[in-house]
Amino acid sequence: MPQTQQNAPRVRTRFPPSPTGALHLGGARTALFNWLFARHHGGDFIFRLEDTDRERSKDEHVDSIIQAMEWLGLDWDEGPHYQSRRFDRYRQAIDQMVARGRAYWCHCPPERLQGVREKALAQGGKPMYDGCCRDLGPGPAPGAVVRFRGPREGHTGWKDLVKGPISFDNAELDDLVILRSDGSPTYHLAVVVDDVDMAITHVIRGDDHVSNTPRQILLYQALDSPIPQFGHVPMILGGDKTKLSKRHGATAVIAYKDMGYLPEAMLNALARLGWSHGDQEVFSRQELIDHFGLEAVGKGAAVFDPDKLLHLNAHWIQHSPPQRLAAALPPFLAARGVERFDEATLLAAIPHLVPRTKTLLELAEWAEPYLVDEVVMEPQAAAKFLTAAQAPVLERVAAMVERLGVAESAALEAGFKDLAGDLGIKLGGVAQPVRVALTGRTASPGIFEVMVILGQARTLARLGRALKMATSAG
RNA sequence: GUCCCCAUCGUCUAGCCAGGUCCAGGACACCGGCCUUUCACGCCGGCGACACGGGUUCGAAUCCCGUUGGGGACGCCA
Repeated sequence: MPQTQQNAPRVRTRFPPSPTGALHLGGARTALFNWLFARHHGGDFIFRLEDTDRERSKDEHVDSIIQAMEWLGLDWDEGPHYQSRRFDRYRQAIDQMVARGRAYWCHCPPERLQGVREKALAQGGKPMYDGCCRDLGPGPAPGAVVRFRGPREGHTGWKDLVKGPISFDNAELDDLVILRSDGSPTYHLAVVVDDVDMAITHVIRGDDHVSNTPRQILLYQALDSPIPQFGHVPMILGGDKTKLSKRHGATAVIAYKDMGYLPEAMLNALARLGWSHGDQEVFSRQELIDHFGLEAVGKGAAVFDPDKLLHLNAHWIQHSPPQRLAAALPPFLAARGVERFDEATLLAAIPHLVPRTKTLLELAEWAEPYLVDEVVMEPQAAAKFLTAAQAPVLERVAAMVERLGVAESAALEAGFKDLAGDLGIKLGGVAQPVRVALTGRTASPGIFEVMVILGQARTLARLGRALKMATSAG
């Protein structure tokens, strides 16, 4: 459903994380929105790594971010581009601005800057650079930086795609550093040059960037470059309404993969955080692409709700083909010590397990009894249901299975009811000991379903073993 | 402190732009019930919000102003 107008430039968005940590929920949502916007409009999604901070940028973070993007299925059309490889280009842009008087060298030592800020703050103003070197006109020197020469009057504004019109008084903006004393460009300069060179048409980012936007717009103008459209999406907050951080539990998206979440659930949850489409709650990847638009993004910050993610995960697990689930399960099974198992058995069991499962972790837990040779008896369950008093039940059920097999569920159920009647107990009185015998637990899918998946031989073997435990239990 | 942004159930939100059909709808969570061989799924029901104060108007969740509250930014981090 591309809606690109003939004369409008092709939509190009980008996701530019700085590799100083893992991809967290907020970053993932920003990536998602950019990706959705590009896909919806049939445009391009560019992936870029903002690693101009050589101290904090790490290769391992690059790898983990890419891993998270791939897990979510956010594929990019170009990149990853690395800012660290484009320093010459930035330097060229800076030199050009200096040559044209749009930027100037500044020799102010850090201590002086510090003092200027403190003084401004003390006087009730904003801590800004006072423009000391602005008209002094010193040239380059070791330890000097280059600052952008911003206008002191007028105002700079734009029509934000999610927030509406926003405007800043230029007097509120100080002359920001664009070249560090070590010769590297700063963030503001690098993003603008990159977005210009990469022909980005829409900058969709967290609203912690709104106050950066006027300065960047000024930079575009100084570079005589077209200004992209901006859309600032509200931030994601933790349960205590403060900026999401490690304190709020798992914030790295990739951690959710290991906790047994499906990427479609994560995508669904992230999209609904801030964006909506009427009352619809569940969206497939394609539906997200079809319906996504910045005009439907809310303006207020949102709190991430783990319960809702869990609910969505349960939904997507229930709506996944068994094969897909089986393919994702081995790591979770292995974590439980189940390395080798019969795949057909797993596939047969999954449909019965899925309604009581919210994560792949739980699915592996439910699946275990079907896949191991000898079930692990939960002590509490055995103590309650595998007693001498229940031995006759197990004995007679075994005889029944011997005679009828496991395929005749209706006949077995009738047999169970007769047995319960004979013994003067409820149906549960028969079913529970059998359940524990077959699965080692007090909770499982329907007991006749379990038997079918186990097959007659294994059902009988487990009944036999349980009978031994029961008779010797006293 | 200064500037910018925001404000509907505990949480995510619909409604707001084009005021009445909203004593505000959906979802998650929670509570109760039904179903039932266990645990779930499912179904039914319940609890629960327009931050406050002014104004405009016949009429405001919706428009305007103010207050309060919250968030963000103010780096040679991004």
